Amino acid sequence: MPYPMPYPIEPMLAVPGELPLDRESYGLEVKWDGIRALVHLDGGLKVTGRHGAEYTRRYPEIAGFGVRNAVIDGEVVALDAGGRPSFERLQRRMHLTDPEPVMVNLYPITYVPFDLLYLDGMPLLDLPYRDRRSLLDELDIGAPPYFPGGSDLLTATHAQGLEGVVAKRLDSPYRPGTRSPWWVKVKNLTTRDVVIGGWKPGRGRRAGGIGSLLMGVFTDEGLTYVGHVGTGFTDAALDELQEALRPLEIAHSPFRDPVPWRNRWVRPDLVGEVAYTKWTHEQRLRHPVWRGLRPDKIPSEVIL
DNA sequence: TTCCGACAGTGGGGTCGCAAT
DNA sequence: ATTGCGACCCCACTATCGGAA
Repeated sequence: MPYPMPYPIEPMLAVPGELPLDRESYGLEVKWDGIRALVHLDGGLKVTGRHGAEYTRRYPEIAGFGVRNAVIDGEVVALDAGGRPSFERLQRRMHLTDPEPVMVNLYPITYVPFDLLYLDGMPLLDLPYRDRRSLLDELDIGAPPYFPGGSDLLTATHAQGLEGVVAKRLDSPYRPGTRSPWWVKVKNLTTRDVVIGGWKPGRGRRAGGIGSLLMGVFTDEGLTYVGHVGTGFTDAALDELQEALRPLEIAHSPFRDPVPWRNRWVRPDLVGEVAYTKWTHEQRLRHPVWRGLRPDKIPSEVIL
């Protein structure tokens, strides 16, 4: 007697963190830079996202895998010319509920399965991750390998320009909709110094103060805009920054290139450190996080 | 008592569509 | 025709609160 399969199921999420020390207890997977998606196969086929949104028509490349009855967890990715997942490329598809065939041809997506929640009507949620993975691998639907017992996968992903890894406890169940420390995402982060060239006013609880800081680096042409950073501050840090920037206010932009949004400008005298994941196509820092002022650094030495 | 998980609220980039200019 | 802005996707992070430990 098959169990009813709930629909939609919200995916289990990972907490950000470091590589676990007891590596034997974890399996490591590549962290795919795309859109989370669960595939429900129960006679028909439905694809759902993080919060239960329906993506079935949006990604017609996702077919039934020849599996009749299952719920599969995985990621929708768009590969670039080098075979790496490109979120920027995927963004050309993710607004289109009913993409024209020409768009599907131009920006094809790939589905990367990495977990199995139901099979033939049986819930696998309480099975250990390693057992769910075994069953998933037996389906032979193109799930990439995982690496139990630890490996140098993180180093390898860094070398290949991939986002990072997810470490999953081998004995852990699947808990839909929860962010569990059983899954730890470890990202390849880079830090660098940036010059503060201004700030964007905040809204809501940040109204009347700083919302984000304008980052620049010096090139041959002058101070070049590389993005805004608006997270990583404590309330106290924002207050201190406001005090530090007040005497530096100037009327015109110190950047050589146009900067989006309505900003306030400051003399580019302060250097700060930010962490980020990668450079975007537009030469901006992706996922920038403020780490703090670097009073020991000289602005003119902050270069590309 | 302390700690942890969930939630709300701030912010980012890029793409796209629509309204305002 | 151009510009600005919000929605949609991903995301990082802080502050807060209530219940678990």
